[in-house]
Amino acid sequence: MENEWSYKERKVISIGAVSELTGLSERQIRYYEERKLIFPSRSDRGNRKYSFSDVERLIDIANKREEGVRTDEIRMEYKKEKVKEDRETRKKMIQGQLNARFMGQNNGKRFS
Amino acid sequence: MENEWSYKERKVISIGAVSELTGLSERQIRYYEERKLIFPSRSDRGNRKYSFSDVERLIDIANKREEGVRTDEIRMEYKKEKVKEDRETRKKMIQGQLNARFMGQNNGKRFS
DNA sequence: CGTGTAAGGAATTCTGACACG
DNA sequence: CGTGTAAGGAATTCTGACACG
Repeated sequence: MENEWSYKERKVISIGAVSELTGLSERQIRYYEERKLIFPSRSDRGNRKYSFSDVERLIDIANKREEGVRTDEIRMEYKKEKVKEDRETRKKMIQGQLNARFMGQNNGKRFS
Repeated sequence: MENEWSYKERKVISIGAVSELTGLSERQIRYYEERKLIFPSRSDRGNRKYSFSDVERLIDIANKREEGVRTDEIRMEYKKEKVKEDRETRKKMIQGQLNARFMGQNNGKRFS
């Protein structure tokens, strides 16, 4: 499970390959980065590196652009999604801590 | 599930990135291809493209080489593994067909 | 705003070969 | 056998800019 995740998030794809995968021009891909829609990492020499996750986002961006959505609107949408995700992540982390505490009690491992 | 598969098998990583990922020199990576241990695909222009799966195999190769195993021995090992896998795949396919036939009967959808 | 293009340079990749062993 | 290296060329990628709209 951890493993599948790394394949999807690992930034190893060059812009040329991303261009083929998405059908977008390199110019477009770089521009979406300039507009803060996508965040590739850089290799030692400075070449952009993308993940499969980035590729999927670019395809999503392409679809929205076709519908006439502006880049700043797309950015807003992603921002909202991120806020929502973060809220859920926090929720789960708190649940995790509570669970850990109860399990501790069941095991009679409380300190005080 | 299909999806996770494609991330792992999709050949999109350039030799430079593979070199960083595996710690092997490009020379070594190309040589292992020459010895039929690894099978990258090629981009339009002829650049080698590797999958995460290929990267894992290269790491495995590197480990074996460190143990002093020769490339032709490594090739043999992979060949044996492949034969075994193919046998199991065939087995599963036959099972699948049988299951499909029985389900057909249960649905009363036989022709003759 | 979003995208194309020409520009010049730097890094990438490719192949075939020589080297050592 | 396995790997390093120098060689020369072709394709890749990068940035900043001008263009159109």
